Amino acid sequence: MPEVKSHRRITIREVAAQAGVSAQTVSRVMNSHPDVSDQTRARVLAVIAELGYRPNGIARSLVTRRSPLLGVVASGFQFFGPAQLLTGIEQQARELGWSLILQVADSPTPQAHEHALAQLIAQNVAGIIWAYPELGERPFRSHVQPPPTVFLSMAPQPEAATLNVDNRYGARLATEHLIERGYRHIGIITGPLALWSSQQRKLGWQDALIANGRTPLKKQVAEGDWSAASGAAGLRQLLRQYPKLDAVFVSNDQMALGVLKAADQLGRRVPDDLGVVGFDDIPEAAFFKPALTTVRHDLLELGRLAVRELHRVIQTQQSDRPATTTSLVLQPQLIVRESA
Amino acid sequence: MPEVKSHRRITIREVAAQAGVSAQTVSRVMNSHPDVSDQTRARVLAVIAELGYRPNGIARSLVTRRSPLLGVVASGFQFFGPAQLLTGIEQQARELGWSLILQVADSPTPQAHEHALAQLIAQNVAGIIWAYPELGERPFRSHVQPPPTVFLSMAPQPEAATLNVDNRYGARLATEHLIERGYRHIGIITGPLALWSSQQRKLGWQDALIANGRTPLKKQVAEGDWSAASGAAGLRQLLRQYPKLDAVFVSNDQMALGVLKAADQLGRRVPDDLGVVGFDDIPEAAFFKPALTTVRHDLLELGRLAVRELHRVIQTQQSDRPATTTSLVLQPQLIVRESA
DNA sequence: GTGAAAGCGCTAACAC
DNA sequence: GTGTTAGCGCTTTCAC
Repeated sequence: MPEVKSHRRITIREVAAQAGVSAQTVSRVMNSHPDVSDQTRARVLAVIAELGYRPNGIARSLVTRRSPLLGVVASGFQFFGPAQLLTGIEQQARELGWSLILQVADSPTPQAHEHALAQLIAQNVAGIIWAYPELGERPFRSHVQPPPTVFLSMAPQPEAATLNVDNRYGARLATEHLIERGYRHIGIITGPLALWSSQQRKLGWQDALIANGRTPLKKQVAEGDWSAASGAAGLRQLLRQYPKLDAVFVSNDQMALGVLKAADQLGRRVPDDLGVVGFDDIPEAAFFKPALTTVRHDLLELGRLAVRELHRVIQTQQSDRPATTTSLVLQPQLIVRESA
Repeated sequence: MPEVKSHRRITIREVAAQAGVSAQTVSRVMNSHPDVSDQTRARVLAVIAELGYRPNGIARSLVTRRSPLLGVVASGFQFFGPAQLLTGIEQQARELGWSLILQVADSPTPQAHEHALAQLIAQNVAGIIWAYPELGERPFRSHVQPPPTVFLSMAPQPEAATLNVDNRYGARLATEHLIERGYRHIGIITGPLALWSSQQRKLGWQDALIANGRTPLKKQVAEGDWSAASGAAGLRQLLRQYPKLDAVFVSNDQMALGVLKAADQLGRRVPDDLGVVGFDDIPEAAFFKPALTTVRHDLLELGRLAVRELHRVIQTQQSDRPATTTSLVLQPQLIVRESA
């Protein structure tokens, strides 16, 4: 017979028995409660170490009705933005002592959102960061009160904190830069227009044109899906629709790479024949040929901010003080390189 | 630990009272137990919907000693590989009904690993996917038996499933391609050599050289950190150390982008003066100038496989059958484009 | 088919 | 300072 490892987990009572104290005292030691004599504490700690006791967080959560878990609902970690956001969220969460439970909603259906939310509620998460950037209704049914929630990269939600990068302003910066450089016929390749951020970037492009006495036309617009392939396709489409085109604002850097490639294949020199400005400032952007002029935003910091804000909301709620909702917008910055 | 009060929620007893049945009957309905009359079931379901009852997963976990949570320990989601892996893991987990609790260990210290593990154990995770690719000892102290674990992208672990892409074979493919194309002096830019996968890719490069009667020399090697910047720096270093260099195997595509850029700046034409082969086949690789020849591996599938394997281990353990450890290696594939 | 009792591992509240 | 009691919300066991 092979050796059977029946490692039942050590419970607080076993520790208590071994140390000759009550379970309550062990609990006090675990929770750094002051009312324990140094002597007792030392003995209990010794037994804990000896037995390898690990408190059962589930049992603790059940009785305290608290949980060290934050829910994150997001999608598209293959892309730079969401990955960066998640990284920032995780960093700040860890620093504040929270763990993350991750729900990816890769279809935009209400059912998928309901499902994600239900999973999080079932796990008693203390709060939620909702970073599913699809447009549309607030994703929650309100007949059950959800945990405190912060929304990220979404249209501002009523009565809830919504943190964002100022996409509209960033796009305007990019487009104005093209105008300043003397380009006359400026198109745009957007992200999926179902996304709030894509729409905002498109609006920023429009703002810049209008502010400079130009009329944005439909033929100056192509919709992409964030991929380099769609950027290349977008440029071809634009050139077909609008042969005078001499510059593009491209809504992310991956698509801009596709534009650079397509321009090359079509014999258009960048920046001489075609100005290109991207968005994101991915680490690779400086290594494109030519190096990409683009808009930098600090998504890592945005993720960190979201956690801090959620932390604040949770604590406010705990102390029964009135809730205040902060909505915040981060300013992006133009990074001038060689592509315009 | 920051923790927070949940909201008052409907309990199973309230549903039971309202439906005029016992709590157990409600429990049976929730768990699709057969021994409930259709009539009772219907009435209970109606009350559940009416009250918006959500079962408390924490309480359920406490009594069943099971949890719908899988732990994932990883790092570096800004990079293509880890992000892709996470995406695959999440997809398959969701399809099998698991949720994910995420622990990022961004420092390679034993303390960080202990901490991550402790968090997961405290939450009673059913299993763990350990995808922290640093070399070194098995990260667990064994004095407490950890949950079932599958290791990803790591050196094979004794008595545990370890899933991997065959990095060594992939690198060999890449290097042999360079040899076939007639390049004579082939260097390598590695990833961080503290990582198992980086070392394997280096070994593959050596294999190819040796199999073709050449001796890999130290001056043919530069170590990068996966970033495009380090790729560019790596090429410069290589050219300094080894001026005859006429080709490089670059251990990931981002660094290859840096190499392409640096080659351009140094006036070396790719592929004529310098052959370049990358690794990963990121979606952007086809849009580099020139389009990058590289090695494709299916990290999405690797992540999915890891979850299925973990699922299997968990079920085996539950049914008290003997544990078998499958270790698996996925074969990568050469994608020939224009850079060699 | 359904219900009553017991208890998962922990901590809040109160006793001493 | 420390112990005792009760119970978080659910499922398991075993009645009936």
